[in-house]
Amino acid sequence: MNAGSLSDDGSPAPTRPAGRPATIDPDAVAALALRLFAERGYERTSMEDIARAAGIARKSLYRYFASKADLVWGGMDPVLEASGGAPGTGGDHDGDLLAWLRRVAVAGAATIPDLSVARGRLRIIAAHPELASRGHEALAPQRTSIRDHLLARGCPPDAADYVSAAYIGVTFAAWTRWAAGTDPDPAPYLTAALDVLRLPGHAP
Amino acid sequence: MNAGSLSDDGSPAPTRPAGRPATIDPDAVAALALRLFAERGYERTSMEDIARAAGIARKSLYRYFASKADLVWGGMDPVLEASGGAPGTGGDHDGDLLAWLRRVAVAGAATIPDLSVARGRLRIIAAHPELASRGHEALAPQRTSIRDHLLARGCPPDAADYVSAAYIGVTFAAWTRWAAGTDPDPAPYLTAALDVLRLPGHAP
DNA sequence: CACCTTATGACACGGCGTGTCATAATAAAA
DNA sequence: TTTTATTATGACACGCCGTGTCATAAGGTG
Repeated sequence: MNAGSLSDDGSPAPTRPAGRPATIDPDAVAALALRLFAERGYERTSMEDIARAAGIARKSLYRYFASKADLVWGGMDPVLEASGGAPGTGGDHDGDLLAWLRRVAVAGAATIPDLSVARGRLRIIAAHPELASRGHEALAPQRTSIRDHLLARGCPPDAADYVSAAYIGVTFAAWTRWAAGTDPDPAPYLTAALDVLRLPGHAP
Repeated sequence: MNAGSLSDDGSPAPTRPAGRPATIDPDAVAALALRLFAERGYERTSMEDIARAAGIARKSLYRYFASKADLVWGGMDPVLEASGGAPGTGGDHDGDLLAWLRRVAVAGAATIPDLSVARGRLRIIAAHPELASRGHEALAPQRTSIRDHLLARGCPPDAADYVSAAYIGVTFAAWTRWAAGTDPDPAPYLTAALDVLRLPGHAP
């Protein structure tokens, strides 16, 4: 066990916190949970089932995953942060909002370490409305990030709200559509989905 | 009690089903629940609290409302059905998809019996991410209805998927924005939100 | 009247998410 | 090495949601 849990953080002095190191690998537990979900179904797999299969207690499971949905959505967090319009992501837009949004979406997709795992997650999400709902909740920070960026560029508040809402809905649909098929690259799906937006560029 | 529960169905022979008539008015219970949610907060109000305040048993509450969220979302169903592109709603679109979607959205808004109640619902929804998530779940039938309509008009499948996703996201944002303010008419919000979409009309 | 349909509610169950508490394991300090 | 502090771990219990079963009450219909 404990097979290479963490990539050896080569940082100079990581300030070792002095304490019992963890013996549970969250990534392995999440992968196990995804497998059980795919096999037995999401709501027919209880948290205790997962804990028993992982050899840990149910309470320890909640120490690493705040909820059952987090077992599925948790792994998408890095992507969401990356595609949230982090400073320097694709630079700034020179009047072409649509091109900027395309760059943001594709840059977020490029940060996914393992696309096949992401595809498995998204397939489970698409198969269960409850999880898809939670998706829009998980995508909320990304939405506010984009909206804030638009507001900072002088976009009217209502337009910023509507554009960011459309961005979330459209990109989520693109991801779902990509996950349902077998194409390796999600970028074409994202660009095609964003082409639905006009983004009038609030001409000066 | 039992104050005019059902509008007297003036149908000729409604086939009275012979049985004990209901003594619970679902609309009154939902209104009571909304008041409690607004006063004490959504998750700080349990189903048993609502049942006790309504003078009924918790199980009877579940007989009329499938879930706690249905107490808030249930009243929106007629609107969703009306704005789901019912045949004859605004007629067909003559190449101008955006105009058709505007008509569908505004027609749905026109079916709301009491806008102030809807505003109350939407404000509670907007204040609780859990409820907003469920919203996208409740809007799913409307989305498939619009997508089917687009498909029947020869729209490519992926475009129909993306347009319907954008429609849901944008109109929900418009409704939320309207509910946050005090303007009586939601139509301008809906049209402004839909102006974000280009809807290329899939030129022949 | 008897009969039947339906509403109602009491009870129990599985599951999620949370809290508290005691215990074990390990690193750092004395 | 001994002590101490920090952390992981798990056992127990709780409130709440949603569901099922079952018995009872209340009103129409024959």
